[in-house]
Amino acid sequence: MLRISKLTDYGTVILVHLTGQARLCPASDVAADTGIALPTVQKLLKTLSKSGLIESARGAEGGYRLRKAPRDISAADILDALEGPLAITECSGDDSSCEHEPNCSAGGAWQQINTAIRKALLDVSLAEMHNPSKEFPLVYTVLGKTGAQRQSEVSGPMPETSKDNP
Amino acid sequence: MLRISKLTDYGTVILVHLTGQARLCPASDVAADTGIALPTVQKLLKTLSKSGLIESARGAEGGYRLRKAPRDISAADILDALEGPLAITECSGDDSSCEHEPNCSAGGAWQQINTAIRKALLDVSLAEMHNPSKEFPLVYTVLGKTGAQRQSEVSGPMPETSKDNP
DNA sequence: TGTATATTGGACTAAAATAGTCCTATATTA
DNA sequence: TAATATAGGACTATTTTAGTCCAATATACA
Repeated sequence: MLRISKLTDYGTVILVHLTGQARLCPASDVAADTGIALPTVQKLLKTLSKSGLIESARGAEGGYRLRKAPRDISAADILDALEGPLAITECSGDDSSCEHEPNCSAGGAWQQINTAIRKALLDVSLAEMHNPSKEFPLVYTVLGKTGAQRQSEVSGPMPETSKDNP
Repeated sequence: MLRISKLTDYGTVILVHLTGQARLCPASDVAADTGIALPTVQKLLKTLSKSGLIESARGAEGGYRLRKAPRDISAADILDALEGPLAITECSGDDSSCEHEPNCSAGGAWQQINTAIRKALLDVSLAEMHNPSKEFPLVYTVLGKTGAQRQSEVSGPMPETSKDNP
């Protein structure tokens, strides 16, 4: 199924949220603000930190923040971080290890598609995801909502948070 | 994980194989020729038949064949048939049922990506998959192989066939 | 220095999805 | 009528994904 994972979706929500923050954000705050369960938030933040998209600080006053400007982070970066290199089939990764590649009859076609997908992902930045109404009139009405309400309604049912979330 | 399923991959192999056949092909022949297990072949052929990409004939002398010319069948058609409508997130399907869509902050961006992916898929036809060397010089060397050998090496390890397949 | 806070690392479990298997009913031809 | 092949569908096994939890480590502050 050609679909990004739910965790990737959550990760995107988290990154979009961090876009609006200047200071270090503890996982507990991110969870409360996004409505995603704290353990899930922690898990994703760890992965994102490891991948270099965000930076972290341990201890009191610690937390996470974006390492680069939102417009310098593409959807491709996000997917690479959370799902690994894009490869819609075994045959279409950049570093394809498909042992049948030299003789593949369909692999070249999937490779072309893979390349197009990657380009599409590179063309969309976190900044655009954060401010979609600039680029995508179909969600223009989102401007009438408050920030917190927007995030809590982003991507289908959210996992239970560790805090009350009305 | 942004990846087509293994069954879709097999399904593609099967369609590519049917491209080279003029007559009705029984599932048993398709299985023998592609090296895919008969039950799996039967399962996929049923689905493909149901979706309208191929037509079937029951009974003695029965089998399956393409319903349209290979160049009129796109990768998008194949995916639609085997995986359902393309929707990389809940928010990006053509008939999105995401209840949060009116307030989605990232959905517009995913929608753009979804559209680009769909276009890439529409741009590649079964005919091109069948004759990749025309379009993709990187697999030019495939011409030195026999047809049967090519197919058996297409997409990673094949499931065991119900027949001997050296 | 001790404590509170927050990340890091990693293991484990539950749920969901995917792939594979098998059986019966139905249709068609010889 | 028998042989052949699809159609329908259920079930099982395996893999993947999402969720849960615990202990170790790092940092700031009193």
